[in-house]
Amino acid sequence: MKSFSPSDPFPSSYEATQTEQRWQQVWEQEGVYRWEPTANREDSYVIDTPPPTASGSLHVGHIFSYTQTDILGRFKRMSGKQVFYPIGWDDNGLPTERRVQNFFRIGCNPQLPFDPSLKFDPSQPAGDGPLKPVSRRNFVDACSALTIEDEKSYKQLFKRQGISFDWRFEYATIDAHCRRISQLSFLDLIKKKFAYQRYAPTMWDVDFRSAVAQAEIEDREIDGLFYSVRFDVEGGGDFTIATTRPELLPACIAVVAHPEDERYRHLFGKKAITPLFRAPVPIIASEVAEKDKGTGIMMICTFGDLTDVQIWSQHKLPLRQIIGFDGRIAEATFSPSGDFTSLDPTQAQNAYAPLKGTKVEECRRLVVQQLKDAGRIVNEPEKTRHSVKFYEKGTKPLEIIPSRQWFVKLLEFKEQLVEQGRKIVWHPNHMRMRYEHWVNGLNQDWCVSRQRFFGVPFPVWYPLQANGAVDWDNPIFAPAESLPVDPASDVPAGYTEAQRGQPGGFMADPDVMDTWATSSMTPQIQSHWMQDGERHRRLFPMDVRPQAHEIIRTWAFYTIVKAWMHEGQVPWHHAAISGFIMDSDRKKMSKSKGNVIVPLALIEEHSADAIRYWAARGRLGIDTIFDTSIFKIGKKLVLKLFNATRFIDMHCKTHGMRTQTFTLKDATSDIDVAFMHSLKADVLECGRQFEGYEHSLALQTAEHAFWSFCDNFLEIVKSRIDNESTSSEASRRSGLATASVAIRAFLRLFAPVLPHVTEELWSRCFAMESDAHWSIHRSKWPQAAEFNELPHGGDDLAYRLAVEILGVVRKHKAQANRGPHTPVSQLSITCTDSLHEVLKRILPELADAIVIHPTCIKIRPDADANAQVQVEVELA
RNA sequence: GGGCGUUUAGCUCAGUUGGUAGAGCAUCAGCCUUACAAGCUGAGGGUCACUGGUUCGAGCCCAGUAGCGCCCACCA
Repeated sequence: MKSFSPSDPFPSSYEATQTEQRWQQVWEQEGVYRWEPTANREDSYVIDTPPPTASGSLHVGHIFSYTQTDILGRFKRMSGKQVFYPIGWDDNGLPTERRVQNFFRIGCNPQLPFDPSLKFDPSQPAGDGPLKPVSRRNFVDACSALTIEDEKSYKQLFKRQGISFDWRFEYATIDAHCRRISQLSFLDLIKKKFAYQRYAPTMWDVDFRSAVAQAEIEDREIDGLFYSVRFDVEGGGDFTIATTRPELLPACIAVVAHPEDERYRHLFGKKAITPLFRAPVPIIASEVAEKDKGTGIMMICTFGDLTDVQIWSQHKLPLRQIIGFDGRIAEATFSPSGDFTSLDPTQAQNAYAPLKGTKVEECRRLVVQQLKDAGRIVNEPEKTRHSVKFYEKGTKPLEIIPSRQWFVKLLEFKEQLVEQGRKIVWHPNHMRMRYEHWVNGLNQDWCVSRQRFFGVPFPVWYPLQANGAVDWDNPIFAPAESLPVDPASDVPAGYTEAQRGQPGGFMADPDVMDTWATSSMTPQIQSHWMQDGERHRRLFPMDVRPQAHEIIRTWAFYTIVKAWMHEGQVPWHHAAISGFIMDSDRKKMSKSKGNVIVPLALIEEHSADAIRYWAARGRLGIDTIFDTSIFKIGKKLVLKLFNATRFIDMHCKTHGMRTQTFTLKDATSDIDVAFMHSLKADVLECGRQFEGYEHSLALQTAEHAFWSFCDNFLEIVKSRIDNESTSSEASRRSGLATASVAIRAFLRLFAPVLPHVTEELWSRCFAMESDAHWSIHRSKWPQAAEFNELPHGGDDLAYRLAVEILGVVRKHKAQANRGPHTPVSQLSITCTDSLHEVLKRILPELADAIVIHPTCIKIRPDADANAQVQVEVELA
């Protein structure tokens, strides 16, 4: 049922849970939130919704920020825009892989062929046992099976919160369409020479056994020990270096000191001899060394940090890679002249033998012991806390390991990317700083390949030469029309499946794309870029990207990169950056901190509208404290709206009218017209604030105006519309009309924030079943034009005076400790001459609210009055 | 170490271009008042973080300090 008829009784109380769920169903059945595909770009408002990661559950922070975007979308819809508001699920990536691995006890082996008979049931966890190896395609199937379950619960929660998505556009980042767009993007980057492949030292997580990008790296403070290790100098002499990573000693390729460091100047150009391994390494002067750090001279190894990479590449030093992809110490052979040079290969080999196969920590312990035994540790190790790079989802420090990876060029385009950021309006504005600082601080191109399985594969194969070697330099790219492809099961043109892995045949690119390579295409995924030019033109660039500030460096950044590289455009005109939710101790709420709150239970307890109210009070970019007392205020507001509307509706019906039949023309009395002028000002202010992405201020404006309407205007007008004996027909009609027109405006002002209660009340008072726009959410946002029937040149003066006088009387009664019903025996007003006429007209309207007989009101104009109005009250 | 933000009543927050400090919640007092007691009316409560400067005048502008939060930073 879309609306109620006047004969339907207005219930005496508001049942939030039931009402909310009923309207949620109606909205879906009636397609209230559908975008009209023929709408022109300028008539649409297009939202680039964040696809939440399908890995567990949503928390109250999601509800907070998604509700804020929903409020914005609802406002735009009521402002006459066709709102394009999609939702998708981000199911690519490591968190899903890990969960699937544990849940089904399977491990991916990309070498295996696809087994179509394997099925995965998300209600059947596999228990314990070793991981069963499966093909990539089977593994991806398992991931999909599990993420679908999360997506169902997310969907239920968003619907229950009243988020106005157009569910027809639901997608998942692993579905065929998203894979196609991601692969198209990659091919376009290749074509435009933005993407390249390179074998080079890369940040590497040894647990996940994958390369990671700069954007996914975070620094963590860890405890460490500084070891002072004595090196010899060729031809005599020695020096001491300080290191926290003695295990890299066999990988040492040089030592460096600052060119102006007097202590080491005499050593430059000579060779140092590493302890234990007796490798002669150059002593290099370089600005990268700081005199006052450690001993001022440090060792360069392949690879401890990016400085090592820099020196290694500048000075064309040999590669001594001792850490393998699995984080264990690899094979190495020391010889007088090979890559692992040693003056004493036998001693070196003996020192190295026990290290082989150990993990980094164990290796460190062993090397330290050997150094001690050799008398090479100079002092007791010194405790230190230092920051170390970690993959944000990892638990071990990152290593730098040379590997073959796909990259997207960033470093040479910093200027252009900053420029793109400046074409976007950021809310709040200072968030652009985050973006610019990130771009300016980039030190690596974007490594987009991951040695993982659940993700979008690169649409690439490599020819195998006659000797079986891979011809990396001549990749075979899949044609655009064939996408999406899985090179591990699909075959490139001109080859047969039998040639896979055979000399003279081909092999698939083994990697998948960084999850951001797909997420960065959310606008193009929805606009059907390169698939449907018409639709793309209607949606791209989008209007707004809502997102959190912590992922400006990833999601926002990469999306801007892609839009620029593909089309030279910004992806959206606005970026609306939400704040965090903090718990009462001002700690950010996050899963890892264990202080999250389950949203569905909150909705059941407080109602969706009450929680939406809380979200609406938070400003963009400002962190918000989780505070249930705010829910209660929201609940109160909902109830007040219900009661006020019921009151007005009741009186209209008593007089045989419907709220919807009134127009402003019916408001004739002075005080009503004056109130309408004040309402008009508030309505316009509220709209301006929404337009300016200030939903919390807009709510505040509406809320303040509404409570004042209830406490003052309705109190003043009450007896007039109530009491047939003391009011004229015209006066009663004016009062009813004003109240009806006002509540009709208020319901719409609150509709974006409180969609359920406003729809319920709208349907009872104002909706027309026959109207295609029967829903309040398709009604027109109150505009200045609605008030055109107000007398021109009028203002809200009479209303302000009435409220002021009423306030004085109320205060007088309260201070006399008398009840509000206490009659007033005399009211004496002294006012300036100019106010005399207007007061004479409005004061009789106030008589009932003041509880006074109209004849006991005395008004005295005083040309010399120093205040506009002076009020004296005498109680009976 | 660098950057961004923030600090206003017990709590959560407004405070436009500089002009006598605001709201809600909480507290206290008074009201069963025909829409609402999940309500209404009123009261008390602030050295606007601190220091200095500009100005006739600063919560607001400038400089500095401190607390809190977030982002970033080549790990010797």
